[in-house]
Amino acid sequence: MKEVTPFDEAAKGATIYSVAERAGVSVATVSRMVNGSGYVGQQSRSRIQEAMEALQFEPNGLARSLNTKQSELLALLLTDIANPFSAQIARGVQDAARGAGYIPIICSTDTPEAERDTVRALRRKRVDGLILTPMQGERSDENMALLHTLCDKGMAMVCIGRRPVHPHADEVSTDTNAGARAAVVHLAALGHRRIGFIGGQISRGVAMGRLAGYRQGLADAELPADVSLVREGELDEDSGRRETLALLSLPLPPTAVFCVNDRTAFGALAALTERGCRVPEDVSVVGFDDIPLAALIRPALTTVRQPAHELGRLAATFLLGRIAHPETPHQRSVLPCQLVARQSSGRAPDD
Amino acid sequence: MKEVTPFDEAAKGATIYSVAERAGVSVATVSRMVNGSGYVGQQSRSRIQEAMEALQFEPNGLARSLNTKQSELLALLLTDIANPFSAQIARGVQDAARGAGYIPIICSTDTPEAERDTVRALRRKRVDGLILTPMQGERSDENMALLHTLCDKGMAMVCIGRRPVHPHADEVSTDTNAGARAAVVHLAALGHRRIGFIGGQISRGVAMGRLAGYRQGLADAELPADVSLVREGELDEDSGRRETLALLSLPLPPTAVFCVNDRTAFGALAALTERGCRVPEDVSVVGFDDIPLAALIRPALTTVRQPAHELGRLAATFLLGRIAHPETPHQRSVLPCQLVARQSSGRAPDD
DNA sequence: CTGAAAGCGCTAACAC
DNA sequence: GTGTTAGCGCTTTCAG
Repeated sequence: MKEVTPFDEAAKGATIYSVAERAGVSVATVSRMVNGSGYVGQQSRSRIQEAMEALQFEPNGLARSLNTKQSELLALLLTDIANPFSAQIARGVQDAARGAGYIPIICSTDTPEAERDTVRALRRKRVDGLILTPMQGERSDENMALLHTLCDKGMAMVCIGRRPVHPHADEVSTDTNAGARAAVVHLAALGHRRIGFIGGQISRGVAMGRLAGYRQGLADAELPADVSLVREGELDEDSGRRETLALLSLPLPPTAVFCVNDRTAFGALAALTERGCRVPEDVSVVGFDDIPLAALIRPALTTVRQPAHELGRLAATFLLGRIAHPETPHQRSVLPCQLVARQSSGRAPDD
Repeated sequence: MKEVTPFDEAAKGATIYSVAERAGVSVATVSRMVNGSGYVGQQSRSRIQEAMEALQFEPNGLARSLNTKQSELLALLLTDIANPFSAQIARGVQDAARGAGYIPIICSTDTPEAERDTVRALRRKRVDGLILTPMQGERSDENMALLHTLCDKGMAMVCIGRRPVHPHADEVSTDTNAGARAAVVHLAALGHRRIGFIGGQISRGVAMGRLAGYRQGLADAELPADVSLVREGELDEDSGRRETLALLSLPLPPTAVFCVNDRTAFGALAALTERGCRVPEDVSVVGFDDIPLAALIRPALTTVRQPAHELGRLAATFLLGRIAHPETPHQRSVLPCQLVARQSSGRAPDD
């Protein structure tokens, strides 16, 4: 009733047994051939080859992983796939992973609960490693502990642009501090003296480094740091628009705004247009990230480029390295950012 | 030398055996408890609970899947994660999948070779189902055959916005035809008589339905179909910019352009600004998709909204249904699109 | 170079 | 309710 009929075999996928039988060799030999481990004689070789093709054999990775304790799966935890910056990172990770025969699972985990569940699920799937991305916003302590424990248990991990959760976890980031500083110096060089900052939640995550850079830039240019010019917000377009409007209604509004990321800068541009301000004649805007659209919007956005693709690629490389050699000492790399001056920044209006 | 020391056990993860031993029951009982299958007495129940927590037991999904022949993995094949529209679909898929305990693997496969390799790898991982997305551009016949074969072998599959590869594969799409038609009718109602179309590769994929809708819209409005107003291109900003410039240099340029997607429309907007054309006073622009940025760019983009999130959600729902009941007859659903009139479309200039 | 046999960690009958 | 016994499909000693 439940025998494996030839039909079923063809339909549901051949096993290593069926291949071995057809080729007239033992499963061990087939296994050796598939994995390229050990020697296989020429005769067996070609007969197995033939059998595999005839049966359209595709080895069962589940069974394989059960033995080898390597799933050849690695996970990338994103807070938001919809963010083009994250998407670039994902591509980088994927490119590096694919080269090594690994396949990345991309998860976007907006809430701490989703993150917790996802991490659990990934652990059950025995993924070989985890890449954690920035902009994680508010992570619950519980999750930090969970990740820490995982690391303790030997799970390979690398953090992109955020403090590592564990001494064993690797780290890759960009020098956003220097990038932000360069942006402010650029604006100052154009004659701006009142430069606003629109950030994400400043106390944590991404915004912090950029705010620090902003302050340093101000100091470099010997400009006073006016706290009323610093606005806290989210990381999206809406927030950029809102905070810009707030800045604009100041008694002495800034002539330039530096935004925590490009999406925020787009919002700023929208707000400025609404209020009838010309960019860059009346107000200059500088973003951060250099997402693809930044170059295409009019006016084209001056921004600080982060090598997102490279960030992802490097993270995956670190991770694969650590998977192969778990005892690798802590790895860390910080990539430079680069100011890309386009149309949205110009000379300060002389008032 | 290689014994499992208590340390290792704690470190590398407990097995169902260690839990059973600690709780003083058989593995079968633990298994029953973990899976909620069969009855487990109150006493055993609490002792197992205790043991699981003490050992931080996380069942090995690999072993589980090997038995059940269900990996609880499903894959989403995207051509480009960087496309916000795809990202939305991904979120929809993820939301639906997560609810059912499935975890989606998102792969962006730009080239046919990458697609082939990815599909192979996914098959080895024994994913339970595949979701194929639109904009697949030129897929090699070889890959079509591969997918077809997979379907034959019983792999669950659903296609989003593209012709299914197999009678067994489900289908979910949006009524882009009607959407495009509505866009053109909208423009005609504003008095436009020369309406351009900027498409992707028209002979295949996405562009086709929209072009057809465009033509129908023209017919509805009793406007002539001028072939010189139809431009073929890619699906990105650059292409939109290029083709718009081409349209603008026509002896009798259009007063409105309908773009195959929002990214193209952004390019069109950029081109128009470069040439000193005001939008919508001189030229109106309508996009397609309604990606988040469309509302925020200035002028805000008039566009046709596709329910991307819902598309993904529904696709995942279909897929999960088919996984649960492989013999389900072919499912198919087409979701409506909706015209969202914003600032980029306005009355035709009276010349 | 090749085969036999013992698992990997879990589930699924089938007894008790 | 609970234990026993086979496997799932592959890898991996260990003998030839």
